[in-house]
Amino acid sequence: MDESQTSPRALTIYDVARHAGVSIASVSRVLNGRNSPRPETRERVLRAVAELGFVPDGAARALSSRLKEVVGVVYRRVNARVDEFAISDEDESLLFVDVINRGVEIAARRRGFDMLISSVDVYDQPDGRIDSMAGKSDGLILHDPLLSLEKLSRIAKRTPIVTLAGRPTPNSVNVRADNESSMRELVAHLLDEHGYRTLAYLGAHDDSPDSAARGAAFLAECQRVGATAVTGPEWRGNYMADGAAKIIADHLARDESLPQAIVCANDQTALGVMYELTENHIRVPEDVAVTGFDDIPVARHLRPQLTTVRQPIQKLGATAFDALYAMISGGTPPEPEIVLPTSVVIRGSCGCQSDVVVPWGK
Amino acid sequence: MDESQTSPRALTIYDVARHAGVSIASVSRVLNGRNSPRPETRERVLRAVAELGFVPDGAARALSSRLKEVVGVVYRRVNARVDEFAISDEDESLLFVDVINRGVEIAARRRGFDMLISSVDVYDQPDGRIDSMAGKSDGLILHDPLLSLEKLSRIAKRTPIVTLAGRPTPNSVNVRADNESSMRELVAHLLDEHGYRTLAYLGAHDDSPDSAARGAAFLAECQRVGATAVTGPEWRGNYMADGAAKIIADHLARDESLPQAIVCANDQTALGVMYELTENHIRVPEDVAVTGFDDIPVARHLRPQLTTVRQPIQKLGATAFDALYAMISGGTPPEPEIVLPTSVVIRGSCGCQSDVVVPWGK
DNA sequence: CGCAGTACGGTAAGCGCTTACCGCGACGGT
DNA sequence: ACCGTCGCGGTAAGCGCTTACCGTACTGCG
Repeated sequence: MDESQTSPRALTIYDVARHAGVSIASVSRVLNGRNSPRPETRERVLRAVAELGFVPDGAARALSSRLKEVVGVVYRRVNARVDEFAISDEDESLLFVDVINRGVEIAARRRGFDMLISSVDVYDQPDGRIDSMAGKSDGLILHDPLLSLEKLSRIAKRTPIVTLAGRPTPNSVNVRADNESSMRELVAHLLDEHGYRTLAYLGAHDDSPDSAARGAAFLAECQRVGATAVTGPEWRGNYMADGAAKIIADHLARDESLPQAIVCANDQTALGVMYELTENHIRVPEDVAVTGFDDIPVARHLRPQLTTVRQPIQKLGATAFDALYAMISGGTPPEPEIVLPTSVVIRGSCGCQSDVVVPWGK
Repeated sequence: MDESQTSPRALTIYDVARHAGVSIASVSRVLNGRNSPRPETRERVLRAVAELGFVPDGAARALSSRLKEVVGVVYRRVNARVDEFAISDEDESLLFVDVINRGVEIAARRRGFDMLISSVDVYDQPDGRIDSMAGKSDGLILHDPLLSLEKLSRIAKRTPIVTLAGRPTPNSVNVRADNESSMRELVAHLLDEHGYRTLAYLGAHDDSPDSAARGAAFLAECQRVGATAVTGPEWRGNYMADGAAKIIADHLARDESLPQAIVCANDQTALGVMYELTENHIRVPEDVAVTGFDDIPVARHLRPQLTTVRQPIQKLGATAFDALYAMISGGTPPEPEIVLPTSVVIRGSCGCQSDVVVPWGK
């Protein structure tokens, strides 16, 4: 065996103590910056640590201090075909979730936390994963309605949990964006500025509170002016481009007439809709207007640029972490539900002539 | 205080043992599926676990079994302005790294590992982060040349490390895609099929082995036919769209003539180039041909669609994990460097008329 | 009917840290 | 010059698991 191979036996605090000629308590104190050891002692320990290249074991530290400094994040994944060479287009859906996660991570780092992340296949039972993650972290952030409310509630009794775009339970906090007001504003724009009178809402599965809330706001606004609001089970995508494209294709195949505007539950959905319409030589926005929700980066690179609702995506993640951290450190518990503001972004796909130049970079 | 609040005190294996009327050893044995306890005992333990909602503590388990079942992943992050509402366009760069990470995660899960992930700001010293991650995981996957070779080499002595697009060291393994052959093939296509004779290579920083290898292949191929190869310090992007756009803008500002084809170090770069050219009413590919590298999903949604080199992005991640796992579990050590095959993808941006319809979904 | 063999499951010893507790030497006040 | 005080730093007790080791109660065989 090669002597230069990795760790014959990992270093411990005892090795460092011996090397520095002090006790393990002193090493620990220096490493944790508490109880001010004398500068000279400090110095010797630091030197020993550097010479040996010692890194304290996180598991032991966590066990002893009852804090892992790890936040677990669980989200749904769409496809897992790692062995295939090609990447499905649906990987675009990485964006939304990943921007949130980035927000989590950045906020976590401020507190010295790292992020343990795990995706769950759509058809998998997430329970096992969630338990495993709970055991390895100080608290969990759950995207989407991954769990039924009872299960959530049960697990939340033992582990701090923050959900994203879910619902609060007695023991868990929910963080979401304000769906209602911006959706109403957006639909009002379609109704009042453009005068559309037949509109459809292309939502997602029913157990998505976000989609439901957006749909409700859409309906309410249509009713306000007596416009025809098309919706229902055949107008259910899955938040993804392919599902949306398929719905439009099916609709066209049935030879039904299209509404004047299609309001989508998110940008991915809008992407799929615009794609399929264009394929069928139906012009956006001249023939049919399309709007999204989220304002993912790609939204402004489409032609026409997508009119949508901007969510503070990264901030959603950061807020979720901050709430979780408050629960973990046992300070003042956060509100059961935190709602972040959104804003309507008018671009070209609703019929406005406002396609502007978007420079790369700032 | 509300009694239903989270864990008054976390459950331990002792609680479960008492509840089930067995010893902690039996609980542990059932939970780990070894040493076949009697079905009846097994049953009782399982019931107690379910009733209590017990989840074993990962830190204690890791400390005891000397295996955390966690893989650490460290990569560079571009911008961290979480407090700002807007998302920089550069967040598109999420894609490449995140697809790799997804590959890591999926491969990790097969072995019961979770993924601890941490980004490092471009201007931050990654050492501290890396040590911290090393302490919390069984091994590390490092994107990019995050560390100098000496540092890498030093750290790799104590922790299993796999780098991506870096270089192998005596103690660490490197995983990368085959830059040379596909780049040569791509440039040959530009040279031989399209007859271009002035081409530029828009690379990245010099410490990127990938960029260097691609540049070298580009040069070699140009020399083969005696074409003019433009390159040099003013043709250095940062793998990102904004840097690339700026370089083109500067070039144009100096009123210098453009080459017939711009070969980019990656797709992001090509994105920026195409954007800036279009802004200046320079047509792609009629006036200048552009090619990328990576084949990120968005590449085929540009107009014209991007001619590029496809890397098995997700598989790079999966391969990196598999190599790391081999190191961790001490089986046969993997090769010091693993090179995955790439392939040229001809689309419209090189001047070919091959823009095809790309349906959403499979 | 007695004893070796077997299998189940309990006891206890760590894993590598943090930290409460305490001993010891130096210092200053009287 | 003596003793109380204080600050530094060492000793040891866990943190919640896994698992080696061993006792016990059964089985089957002579």
